[in-house]
Amino acid sequence: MSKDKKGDLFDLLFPDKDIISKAEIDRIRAGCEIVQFQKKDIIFKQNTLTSHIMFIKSGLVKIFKQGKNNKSIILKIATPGNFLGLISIFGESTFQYSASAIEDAEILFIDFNTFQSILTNNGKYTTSLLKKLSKENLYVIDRLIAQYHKQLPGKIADLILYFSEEIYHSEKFELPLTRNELAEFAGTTKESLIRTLTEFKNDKIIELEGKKVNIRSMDIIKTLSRIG
Amino acid sequence: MSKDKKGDLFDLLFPDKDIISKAEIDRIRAGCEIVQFQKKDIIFKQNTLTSHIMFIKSGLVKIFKQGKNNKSIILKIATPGNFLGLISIFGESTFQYSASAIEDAEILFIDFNTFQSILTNNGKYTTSLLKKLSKENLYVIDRLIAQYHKQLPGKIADLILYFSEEIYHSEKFELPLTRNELAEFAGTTKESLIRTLTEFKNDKIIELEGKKVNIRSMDIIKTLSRIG
DNA sequence: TAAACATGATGATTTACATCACCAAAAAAA
DNA sequence: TTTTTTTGGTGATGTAAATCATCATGTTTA
Repeated sequence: MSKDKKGDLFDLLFPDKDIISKAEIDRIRAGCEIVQFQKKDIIFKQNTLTSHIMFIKSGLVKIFKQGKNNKSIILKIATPGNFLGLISIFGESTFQYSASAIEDAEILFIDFNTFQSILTNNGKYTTSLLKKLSKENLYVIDRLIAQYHKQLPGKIADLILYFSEEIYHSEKFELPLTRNELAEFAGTTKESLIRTLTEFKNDKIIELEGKKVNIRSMDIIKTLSRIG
Repeated sequence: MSKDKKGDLFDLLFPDKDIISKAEIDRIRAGCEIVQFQKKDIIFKQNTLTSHIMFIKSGLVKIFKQGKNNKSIILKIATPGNFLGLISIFGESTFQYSASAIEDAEILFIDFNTFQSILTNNGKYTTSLLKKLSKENLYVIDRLIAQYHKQLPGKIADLILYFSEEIYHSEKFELPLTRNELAEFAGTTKESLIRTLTEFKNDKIIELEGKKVNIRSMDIIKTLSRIG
């Protein structure tokens, strides 16, 4: 890891230099470590004790809740520049969700006590974190509510919009998940997901070839998302 | 409002005196106001600008999201000793949900700038708030996930457990909501809710007379909640 | 390289629950 | 009071999507 890269990483971690001091950043820097994860590796597992503060340097991470009959539901895809598992770390003593790398990923592990001591001493930074966390949670709650009473076309339209707008910022992208995972994310079953995607394809709303998606009519997708 | 009562209220607002100073409490006290709401009064409305920090002194408050076809979903029942709308206040500029009193309620309105300045100056208190908010959000997210793939008996068992354990701390209580509201809370329709409650009654799992509930077999309720 | 397993895809069948229609009782408004 | 509106309740019907079954293709792993 070169020095330059470490600089970049800390710019990502603390984008607003006005609310955190050089000394504080150095304390974090001294007690942290970058860990490499490969595609499909588990980063943390539901019900295990929380320990470090984690921050995504690179790679996509899926956050999911595992149910009994080995069915999971995916809550979100976390992207570089975001913390992992913060809500569990602050809210409980164990992780409430699991996290796994959906592509090779680098995660920064920060010593919890160091981080905590900065929080208690720096109200400005803590307030900014409070705001960031609130925004993230609002988003998760809204997605769950939306899924709850939308039917299939609306759910799948939301799914496509999520990847297009939140992850890849493009109308053309490659899905990073299997059909089964996509179903777990959209709140349906593999079969229903496949059928709906196929309908979208037949109706020329999207081009679809394996995992490659190209949105042909963003209007229709947005309408489907809106009317549910 | 007697002085004694105001003392009680601030004990409720700041239960841990070690993390907040007398001076800070006095600043809050100077810039706050208690507002009375009657049953069914709206306390704040979805999509309106956030302004004050609100804290429940007495009364139950329902937090709900209003959909298009004048259907709502109830996210939670907020109880005395808790803040209202914090996630919206920190996460967005407008309220993401609506709140209304389901019984006569007293709400403490705290000046936002005063509160914010205490947060930025007192990292300990902000950290404690971060933890409280995380716990609350985890609970809301968990309820939504649970509802999502439980079927009716599990949903209604959860509903009964919620009132019994979270609100009234008793196996015998009076429902504070109409059947329609209960359905909005459980994630179903009025008809399905009524049918399921009637089944529970016929199966002697609960006694039910109007809004009066008495849980006869907590075991079965918990089993139904668990198996979904 | 074959065997074992995971993934993608379609068709047929089942079902849980929403929706619709209606009425009685209670509460609110006139 | 009477009228109107809201709430609680039940039966009949429709349907969206889960489930089940099966197979082709792709990917690990032995």
